[in-house]
Amino acid sequence: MRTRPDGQARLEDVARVAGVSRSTASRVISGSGPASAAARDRVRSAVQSLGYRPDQAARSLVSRSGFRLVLGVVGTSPRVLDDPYVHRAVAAAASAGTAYEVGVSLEWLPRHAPRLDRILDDRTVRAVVLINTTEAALDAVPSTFRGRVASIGIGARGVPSFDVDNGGGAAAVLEHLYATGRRRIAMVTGPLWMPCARRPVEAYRNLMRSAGLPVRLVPGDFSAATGRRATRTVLDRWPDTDAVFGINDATAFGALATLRNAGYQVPGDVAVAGFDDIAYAELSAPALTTATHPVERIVTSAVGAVLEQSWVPPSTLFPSTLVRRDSA
Amino acid sequence: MRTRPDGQARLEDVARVAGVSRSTASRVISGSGPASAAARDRVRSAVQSLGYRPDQAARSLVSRSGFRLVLGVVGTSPRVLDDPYVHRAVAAAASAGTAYEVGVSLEWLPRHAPRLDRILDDRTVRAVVLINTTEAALDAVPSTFRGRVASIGIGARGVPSFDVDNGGGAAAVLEHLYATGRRRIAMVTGPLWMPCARRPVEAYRNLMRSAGLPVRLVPGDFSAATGRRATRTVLDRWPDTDAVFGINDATAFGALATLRNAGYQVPGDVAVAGFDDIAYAELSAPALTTATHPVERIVTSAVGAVLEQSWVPPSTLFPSTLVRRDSA
DNA sequence: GTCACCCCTGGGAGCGCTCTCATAACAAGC
DNA sequence: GCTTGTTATGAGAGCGCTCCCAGGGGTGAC
Repeated sequence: MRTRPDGQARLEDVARVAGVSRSTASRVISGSGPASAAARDRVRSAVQSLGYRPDQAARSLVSRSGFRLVLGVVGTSPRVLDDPYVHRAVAAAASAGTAYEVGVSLEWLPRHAPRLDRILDDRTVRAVVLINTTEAALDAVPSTFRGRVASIGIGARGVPSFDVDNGGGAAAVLEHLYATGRRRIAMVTGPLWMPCARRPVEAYRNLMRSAGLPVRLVPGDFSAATGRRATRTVLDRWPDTDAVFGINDATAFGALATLRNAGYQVPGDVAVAGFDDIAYAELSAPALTTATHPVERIVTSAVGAVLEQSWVPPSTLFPSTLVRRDSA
Repeated sequence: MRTRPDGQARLEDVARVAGVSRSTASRVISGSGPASAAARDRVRSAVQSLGYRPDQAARSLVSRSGFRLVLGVVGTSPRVLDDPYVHRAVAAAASAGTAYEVGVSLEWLPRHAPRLDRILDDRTVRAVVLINTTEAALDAVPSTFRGRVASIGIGARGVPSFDVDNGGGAAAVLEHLYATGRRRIAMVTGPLWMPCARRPVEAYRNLMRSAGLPVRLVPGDFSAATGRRATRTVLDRWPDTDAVFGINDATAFGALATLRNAGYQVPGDVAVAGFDDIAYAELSAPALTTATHPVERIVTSAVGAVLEQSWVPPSTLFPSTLVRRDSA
């Protein structure tokens, strides 16, 4: 009888102590087949007394099922991982993952070559949740792996999507701006290639058109720095602007900083609103008017969908509501 | 000759195409033994043409070496993962990890039972980097695994530590407050059980003592919410306070909000300073005076140390410098 | 008693890889 | 020539687990 070289108990040790075969022990531990009550009890107490924990590598080698969840963040550079929205999502996914006993790994997927197959044909990964999903990333999902992928953002053919209703949220913010008398509303958007930037911009265009107001769009990249620069551009190009809507809160903070430096009163001269309702939104001066973004609920749903393998609707939108504070 | 059931090329396929044995192919691919130039070339081109990628599960099953890095965040609840400092660390670790071709997983380690053995005896994990390290967490590192663990925060017996010199940074901030005439300086600290809260508090005590100033300490938990509440306490207890030093920037933002709501001028009536120099620090009103915290460099060093297995000093402190803005 | 049915159990193959070891091939030293 | 050494190679074992399959033993119907 061989002893384990590293002191780790193996399945064989459990089986020996419990007085059953490896097969029976395996069945009890993974719950994958019949076992008598007596066998179950003895295996369970053997596991306890030996401190046995199955070797995940061996397990997924043979069962072809993974034990970790990869969070694939699509972006132009690994710097996307610095985004506060991604941060919230990562934290939420890590919490949700532990509930399912899977480890959560983080991976950057280059925007121009989102090599998803590379991740999915690794047997150690059970599922992938995409963030900042693009059409290219969805195309990169091999059809055989559709059931193991969920998307936070857009979805398509077999990849269920979970997202905030940012069109509705943007509309709520813009309607609030309109209702409080703003008529020359500028918007600082995100990069045009990102699908999550589209709905808010559409909402903006629609509302401006139907209200007969001028369209004042300046691109940014979700960062406070471009929020600052873009707001500078807005002021130079359309000095009579009376409201700036940032695609997210960071952008709005940048707008706040530029306006303050330029001597404008907020909200007296120019109103500012953001989107996401991050923790700092209520701490800025003035406190930021924004719309909610239930990132945690969205991520938890996506993780649950992809790990439980139950049917989920192809597309789920979570409502976003206006949070009225002082900046607008 | 058997064909691969899932279309994936295996080592055997590479060997067959290259006209060598599995052993030789393995040696070339993992670079773990001698091989003739001819054999090397043929194996490499076979890998190319088949799109072969080694199965990590099988690899670590036999070689007993892992392929992922776990970031262990010590805290009372999974909510620690929400901390912006942790976020920066996670992003940095994910970037550093990809450079070494290891996946980075995130795990919460309960403060009262940091079961590190559970993570370390999983052969799929190559190394662990601890964050918010406590003495209990260091004690939980089995001595056989010392070389596979690095700590961001405190270190001990064989676990190298990497941290910001937050004592020095705090001193720099406090000296600046003193130099600009502040004499009744309150400090909002972090939870006392967290080692990373200790050095700044010590620095505060030392400076107050040597300058003959009163000690005004109120505990917080690194969040803006407690920063607000603690500052309220400071104002109630010591109404003549003329400076508030927050243990981190979030705390300082909370202080800023409370002071603003209470009608104080910053920095006119009360100066405010933080620590970390996060992205929002320069966006607040007034822009926050703080000290730098090179999280990315620290994390990259820790990851490098633990993956390269080269000798590293038992303890490395990264300097923190004052960033003078408008709040103090 | 015989048959057909369960439910349970253990033997054994094999997942894809690395690694040890024996052998082969060839050069250099005496 | 033989020994010694060095380098390249392949055969084969086996990492720890799951899963297929054959067999054992009980139960109930006839």
